[in-house]
Amino acid sequence: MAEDKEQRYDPATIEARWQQRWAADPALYAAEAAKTSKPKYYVAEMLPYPSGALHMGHVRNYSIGDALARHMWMRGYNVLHPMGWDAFGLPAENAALKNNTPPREWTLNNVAAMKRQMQRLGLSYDWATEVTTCLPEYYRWNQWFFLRMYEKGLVYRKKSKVNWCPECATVLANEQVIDGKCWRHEDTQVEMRDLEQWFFRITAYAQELLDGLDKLEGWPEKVRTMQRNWIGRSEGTEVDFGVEGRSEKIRVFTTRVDTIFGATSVQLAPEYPLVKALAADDAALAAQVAKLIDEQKRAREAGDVAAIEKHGVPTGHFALNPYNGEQVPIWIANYVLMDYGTGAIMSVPAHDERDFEFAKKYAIPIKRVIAPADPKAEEPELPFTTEDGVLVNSGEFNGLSCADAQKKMQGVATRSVFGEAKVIFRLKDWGVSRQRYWGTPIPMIHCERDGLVPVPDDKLPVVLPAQVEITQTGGSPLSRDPDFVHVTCPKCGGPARRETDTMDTFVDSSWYFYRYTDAKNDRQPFDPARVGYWFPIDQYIGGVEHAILHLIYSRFWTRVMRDLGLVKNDEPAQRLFTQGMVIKDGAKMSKSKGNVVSPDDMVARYGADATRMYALFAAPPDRDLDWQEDGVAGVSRFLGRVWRLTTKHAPRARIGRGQASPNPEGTSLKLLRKLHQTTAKITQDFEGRWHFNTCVAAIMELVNELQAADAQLAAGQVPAPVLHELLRTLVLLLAPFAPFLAAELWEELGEAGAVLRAPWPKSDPGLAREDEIEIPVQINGKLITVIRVAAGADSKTMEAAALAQEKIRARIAGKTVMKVIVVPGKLVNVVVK
RNA sequence: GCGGAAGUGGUGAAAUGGCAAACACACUAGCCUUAGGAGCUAGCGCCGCAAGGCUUGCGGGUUCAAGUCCCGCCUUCCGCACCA
Repeated sequence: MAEDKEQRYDPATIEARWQQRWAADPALYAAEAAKTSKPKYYVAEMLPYPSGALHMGHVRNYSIGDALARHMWMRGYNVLHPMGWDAFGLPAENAALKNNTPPREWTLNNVAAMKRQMQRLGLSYDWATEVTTCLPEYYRWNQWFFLRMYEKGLVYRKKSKVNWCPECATVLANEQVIDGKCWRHEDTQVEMRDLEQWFFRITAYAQELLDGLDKLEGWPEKVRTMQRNWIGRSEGTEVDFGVEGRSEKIRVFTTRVDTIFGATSVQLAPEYPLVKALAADDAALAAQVAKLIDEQKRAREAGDVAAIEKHGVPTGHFALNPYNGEQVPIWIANYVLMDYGTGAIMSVPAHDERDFEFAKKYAIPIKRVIAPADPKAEEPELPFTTEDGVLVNSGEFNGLSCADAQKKMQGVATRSVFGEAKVIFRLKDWGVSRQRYWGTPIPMIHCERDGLVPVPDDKLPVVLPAQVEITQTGGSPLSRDPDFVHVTCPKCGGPARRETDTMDTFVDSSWYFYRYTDAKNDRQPFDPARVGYWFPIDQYIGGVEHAILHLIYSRFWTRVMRDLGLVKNDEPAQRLFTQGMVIKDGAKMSKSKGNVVSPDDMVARYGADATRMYALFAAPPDRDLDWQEDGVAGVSRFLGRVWRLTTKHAPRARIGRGQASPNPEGTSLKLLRKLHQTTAKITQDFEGRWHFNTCVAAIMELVNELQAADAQLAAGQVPAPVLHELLRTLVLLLAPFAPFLAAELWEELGEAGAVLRAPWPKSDPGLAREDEIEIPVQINGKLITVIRVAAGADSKTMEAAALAQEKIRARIAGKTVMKVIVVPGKLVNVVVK
């Protein structure tokens, strides 16, 4: 029985052994801080939230990153491949409520469990650089950055309407509101509340964040586009309309100032300040406005703002167009947003679809002011929205093209001081206050005498107290801890109160990858020299769900640190890769659907190598992957074949170790050729295409050929040095994908030291080249037959060989050969008529 | 509505404009047996007994040659969306 067991590939035993050996050798995966002639390579996967267990999405993400890290090590790079924990956040508080476990304990237990899973998977992280964001050694630097940003005016406090999730009992950033719902609670309507909040002035970098996208060629176009849309730059003009009989002005924003002679009304958002004033002595209007606001609120909560019908109410007042003095009615409309532009628009029904719809409904005049550029063209139906036209009915501007008119009219507005050219952004400042316990305390103090006073640097960190009662009732839990709240003012020494809100957890993940380079530094967030060496990240890998939140915040944070003189790079990561989702039976894995596959289960049944390799084999990394357990079993069987083949022939291969190979021929040549072709293919893929699924397939093909030659190998027909090269290289090629098995077989082949330190094999083009190739022969582009010719055969030889074919001769008999297309090395196509 | 990606066997998929379906999974038949979640051999796009014909969402086009390039549709997924 025991004897039989040894004949079989047994991942459980192999992987347990190597896991132990690797754990005892922490230097194996440690990068050198610098002072090495090796080029640096920084690869990072997005850090996980320590929920308690890895899911398949993690496994896939880390399998991709680990294959790359291992490959780069073998290519001779100094590789930084770190891992950490995005450890603050709401689930810890929920768990505390549910199980009465302190958030810290719950979180750190989860970290330990997930770390074990990662080690079981054989992921090559340098644990000496591990970062856990909920520990004061880390979050004190969040506070430090907050204070630096406060000094630079990049942090401010304002009362504002905020998105409030009743379920989280806290404020959400705009980015965390999806269709009016909370990003964590798909079924919970987000409410609007008025609160004093801390903001990061990300809008100060709006233009730069936008411009930077053009240079991020190593990022997926999809992510860049999403960020462009999110930043939402819009060029236009602001123009003041006068209000008849009143001193106020209505400033509108428009991208089409060239159509302003067609403005037949001005539309205000229901919350627009002037509306309140107008409604003050008009009870009927006040009631209608209240109704509009209520409706808008409900539509927003239903998440279907765009679908509600446009309507509004006339105020009975009139606005004055500054260009022509024309009087137009002032309306209040439900489709005008207070938080975009100025909260007021000019309505040009002839040249805007929404305004058209509105004007039709309320019989507001429609005045055409743009005509087609081509005077012979037919008058298009309204609304006519293109900018490719000329102005009509527009006084002195008649005849100008839209573009020229915009420029000229902006000039007029500026000179007459009733307007100006203006660029606006959809991007809003980042609200970071959270009324939560499990987050970074905001290092500010409210003093009755001195107002807002920052916590001095030498009083950092403001430590999160351990014993705080967590309830679901809302408000900041920290405010219920008197020891935390009551402090003396650093300025006047008088009694004061601490800020009790904590920071959004996206603060933690905005700069964590910098901390990896110097994770134990207790004097600064990191040593700029170390960051200077490692940054930017060469390859960042994670899910596309972070395309805007995390990836825009961390781009912002990088620029802030740059302006603080801490880093030299503008962008955090040179290249970004977003892997596809792991799905099962066509749907995203979720507990409610009951289609969750546990990584632990897979590892227990098939081993870590098979699980990881399947995650790479089943689909190209950027596409969604449908998890099929049979597929994992298949990969496991394949690894078994590799194990048997290698262990069987290892004794003879070891004899050939270090000996020069004779000139190969026959089976040797055939196998070596395949070996060098495979090496070339995989090397190439790592350099750019990243189709690891075909890399695994290529290794399978190689093993299939070796196995087909098993009898010849057993009979000693392949010289020992060749056999050695074949098996040794096979193991090297396998190492990034199946590290446990590779380590095992490496030793089996008598090699000392880690596979990871062995140089990546080089493909010899001379050996990889075939000497005879198959050439398809077509007639009029249709495949008829295949010929074999020498690899270097010239066109003439190929043409002659093709035309000599019986099948070809039979088919062209009686027809005229127009021409013969010959692509050397590729095909012959006979064109006949 | 705007933007992005994708549509190929029973399934996951492969294919610098040059033999469509590599590599696997599943399935079928057979062998072996220490009866294993094992191994080996063969078959496996569709129609057809065969010869042969057909086949990459649909319709056009470019080309000696198109899954691949161009134009127009359809479908699915993802992101954004009364953004003035």
